[in-house]
Formats: sequence, structure tokens, C-alpha cells
Amino acid sequence: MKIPSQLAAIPLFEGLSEENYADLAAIVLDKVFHKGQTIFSEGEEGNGFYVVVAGRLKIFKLSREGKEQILHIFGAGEPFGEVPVFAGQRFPANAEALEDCRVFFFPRAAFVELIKRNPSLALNMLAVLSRRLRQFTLLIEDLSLKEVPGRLAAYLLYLSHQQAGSDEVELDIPKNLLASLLGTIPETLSRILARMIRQGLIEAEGPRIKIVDRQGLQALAVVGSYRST
Amino acid sequence: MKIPSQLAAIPLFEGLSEENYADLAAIVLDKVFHKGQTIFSEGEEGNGFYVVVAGRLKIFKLSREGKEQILHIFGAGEPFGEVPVFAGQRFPANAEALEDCRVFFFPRAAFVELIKRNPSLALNMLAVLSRRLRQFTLLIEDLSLKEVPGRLAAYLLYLSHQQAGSDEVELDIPKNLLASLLGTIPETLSRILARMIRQGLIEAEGPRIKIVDRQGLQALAVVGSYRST
DNA sequence: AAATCGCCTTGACTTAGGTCAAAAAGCCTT
DNA sequence: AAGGCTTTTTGACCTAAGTCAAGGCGATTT
Repeated sequence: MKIPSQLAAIPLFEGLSEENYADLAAIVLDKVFHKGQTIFSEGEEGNGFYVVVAGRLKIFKLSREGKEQILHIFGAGEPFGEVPVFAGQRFPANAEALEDCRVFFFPRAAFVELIKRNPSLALNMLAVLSRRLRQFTLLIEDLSLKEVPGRLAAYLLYLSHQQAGSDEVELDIPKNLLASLLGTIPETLSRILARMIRQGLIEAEGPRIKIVDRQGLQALAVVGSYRST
Repeated sequence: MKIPSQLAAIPLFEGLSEENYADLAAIVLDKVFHKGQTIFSEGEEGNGFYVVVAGRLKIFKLSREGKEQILHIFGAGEPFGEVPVFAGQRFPANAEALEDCRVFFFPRAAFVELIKRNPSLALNMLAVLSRRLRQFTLLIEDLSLKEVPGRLAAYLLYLSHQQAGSDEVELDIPKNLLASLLGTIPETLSRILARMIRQGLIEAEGPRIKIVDRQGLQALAVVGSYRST
């Protein structure tokens, strides 16, 4: 597929002219990462940012003892690694492919030039960063002010919302990743799922989870977190 | 003092022309908030953003049970409340004056117009948001991957760094606020300070803290967090 | 000087959730 | 079908940090 038409499918580049797409196509690099491969590491210098074309990847922090906190899981169309482009210097976290991935890479200098010339691109990028800030705000709230069952309940409701409001949701990531995304460890997640089943809040069978008591989950989650962003 | 000259002192507006300052001066509103007053609340619609002119304020989240997590403490020259300007709609957190404050308010529509016309303003704003993202990343890391003593150690080292590397640092906020900033409660903070004294890491007398064993603190903090941003 | 209010500390207690270890399920691959 | 993975679950145990309650310590007001 031709690159310009793929660029048009990226929300960040919405509203740009044909000429802009040509400019972008001229600076973009097309990269592939295999499952498990590191895309970049915390502390590394970043001289450009990325957009996911296909596949999924995680952005995460690692503690000295090896515990992992996932900040985001990104899929097709989502930009990542933008912080060093504008705040100078280094990546604040790590990125690793969860599946085989194809990504576009936009080198910093050329992209900044483009932004200078293109107010709507600048505004789109401001929107992306602002949404991320809002998202982080929710994650911080979760980590600091809620307990694990509350975060899990919020996540299940969010999934249900994503999946057309169905009561039968399917986890789109393995449970060990989910644990890391919720700021806990697999053992704890497992126990809490078991407890929720015992309490009649949900039923589960592998990655398929049935929401039995929506009210109950909402009470745990205090509704509102994990909005669609 | 004339407003345009005060605008020039705000890093966000660095590098703008005289004409730009005039434009900004034309749209800015000058507001005052007294200590303890709410500047905005989570969920409220935001149709503009702010810059602190004088005084300090906190940006924070509140749990249902009343526990508070401070996200930022801002002082003179720092912009805040920008998220709703670019990501549409509502404030993701609360803002309250810690002291009597004077702030500038820039209405959204006019400001967005200005940004469209002014690439360097756009880039400055992108830098501000990116730095914030990096900061949040550190806070998330702290909350999820470090224990309270580690966060406190990091904070003390950060303070020392701020205060010209001196071994005698002075807390610039009361301890109950510090607790909330570190994601804990005053009792726990108090106990951990006591323990650090017992272990010979620090000495303390009210808000004056003397770093006795810098190495030891660094080991706790795993160095690197709470950078000057 | 007494009273009051906000801030800080300390003690006794409880608990969410982490660690370690082992077993059980699911899977791919050969 | 049989290993050899990884993922998930379970159990026993431990500990960081929160809750509740009581004082202490200043600073400011009356």
C-alpha cells in the first residue's frame, strides 16, 4: 500500500492537505519490530517519534527489582514516543512490541519544521498530548486512591463499553499484562478475580468474562475512570 | 506593573514578538484567589487556561473517602489547566490556592487563534505538555514501583538539588502537603522521617532537614527520579 | 495567661497486597 | 501423544502502610 494513503488513516494527521501528506511521506521511515523486541528504552535519546501502523506494543516502566508498570498499550493509528521531540532529550519509559509490529518513524527536525508550517498539525499534536495527560491523571488517581478491585472493576466496565456495552467481555491481553497495567501482579489479580466470582459480581472462563452484577462493579469502580480517553 | 512586561517573564511566552505580547495582553484576564479558594474543580468545563503570576497552588485528585493526591504544586511563571483547551471539555483534576494567588487567565478561542498564527508559541506549549508528561511518568513510577521511603528520599535529594546542592534543606511546604504529594498520609510520613533519623540518614528540626548520609538516601531513591523536570 | 486551632507525632491495631513456592492449565512443536 | 514452554491459580506467609485515637506543640487570638 502506498504510504500517503496510510498516513491519511492516522488521526494525528487528520485535516492535512495532499501536499502535507507528501511532505510527511518524504521524511517517514518504515520499521518493523518482532514480538518481544525493544523499540526504545528509558533514558535513550529520542530524535523522532513513532506511529503504530500494525500490531500492538506496550509503554512501560521497570523497577529495580523487575516489577513492571504498563503506562499504555498502543495499537494501529496511535502515536508514541513524542515526549523527547518537544521536551528535548530522552525517553521517559520503555517500549516493547507485544506482537509483530509495523511502525512509522518521523525524524524530529523534519517533523518540527512541518509543525511550524502547519498550525492544524500543531493543534492535533497538542490534542494528543493533552489526552495523554488526562489519561495519566486517571492512572495516578487509580494507583494512589483506589484499591486493586476498584481498578479491575473500572477496567472491566471500560472493556464492556468498548465492546458495544455487551455483558460478555473478552480480555484482549493476557492476564499477566493486565496485572501490570493495573499496577499489580498476576497472583493478586488472580485472587481478586476469584473473589469477584465468589461474590457473584462476574463469571469467568479463561479470557471470557461475564458481567453479572454491573451495579456492584460500578460501586467498586466509583464510575468515571477508564473513560474512552 | 504593565501586563505586557509581565507576560515576557513567563517562559511559555518566550521568544514572542512585541506584537504577540500586545495580542496576549488584549485577551488576558487578571484574577486573584485567596488562600484555600478553589480555582477550578474536576469535571468542570474549562474554556481557557491559566498562568501563575504570584503565589502557589496545588493541582490534586480526591478519592471518595477524602484522601488527596497532589499532582503538582505550581508557582510563579507556570501555566496550568491547559488540558481542556486542547483535549476538549473538562478539567481532569482540581486546583486550589495554597496562598493568596494572582493568576492570568487566557480564554480558549482567542488563545487557539494566537497559536495558529504563531508556530513558536505552539512549540512552547508542546514543550510544556511534554515536560508534564515526563513528570507524570515519574510520579506513576514512584507510586507503583517505589515505597514511601524511596519517594521521600528522592524528594529530599531533589530539594537539595534545587537549593544549590546544600546538605541543609528547608521544606517549602507543610508536611501534610508533602505527604499528599508523595502519595501517602501525614502519619506515615512522620514515622518514616523518624526512622530515617534513627538510621542516621538525616537530621531534622521542624522543616529544616539535614542530609547526613547522601549515599544512603540515593540508594533508597535509586537516583534519577524527581529530576528538575 | 488561657483558650483555640492547625499541624505534627506516637501508639496499638488491621489489612491490602506483595513474596515465595508449587501445582495446574493451556499452548505449541516435534 | 509427549515434551517443553508460558500463563494462571492456590496456599502459606510477611510486611508496608493505612485507620483510629490520643496527645503534644506552637502560634495566634481573646
